[in-house]
Amino acid sequence: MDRFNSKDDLLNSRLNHTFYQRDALTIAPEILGKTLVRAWPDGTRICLPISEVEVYLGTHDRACNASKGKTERNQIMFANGGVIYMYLVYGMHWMFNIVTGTVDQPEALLIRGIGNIYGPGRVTRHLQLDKHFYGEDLATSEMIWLEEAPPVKRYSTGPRVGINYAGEPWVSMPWRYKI
DNA sequence: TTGAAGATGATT
DNA sequence: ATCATCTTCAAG
Repeated sequence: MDRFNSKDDLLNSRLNHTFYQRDALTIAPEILGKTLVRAWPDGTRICLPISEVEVYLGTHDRACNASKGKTERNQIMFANGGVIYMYLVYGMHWMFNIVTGTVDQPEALLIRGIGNIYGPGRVTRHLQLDKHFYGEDLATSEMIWLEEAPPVKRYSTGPRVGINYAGEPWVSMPWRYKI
């Protein structure tokens, strides 16, 4: 029973650290279709499949927020996988990222779509996610986690959105995964 | 202390 | 094509 993290997981199959602490490019196609669960204290829940993600891969990836080294804002990306990295863009949109890999391997998956809600800013607004979720652990949290689901058979890949400033080859890497 | 840029979304 | 809106970080 040591693969379970809490009593929640006796009924459901919450993904644990072993899922997250791998290479982001390996996880990306696997995480599509997995059930994202957002729970509130009053019992309200939103359960939707992850439908679109983007990979941000380490300090050499010029589009990655960790490309210029560790800062106060991005430091959680350098932690072990399974925690949440939240940050604000354009002064108004919160981005929901899942940190992957192991310590000092700053990778993350940007959640761009859940169900038929597409757009990273729309996702966080719908799920009511903001800076308070910075560092939240998906393996143990009572507010948000992922559950196992059948693998997605068909998905498409393409270049990431909004990173033209990163230049080649990063603008062209097909690191956007969509059902 | 300041300012420029930004993993966006809604509207024109 | 433009604007709304503000944090972060590096430069001065």
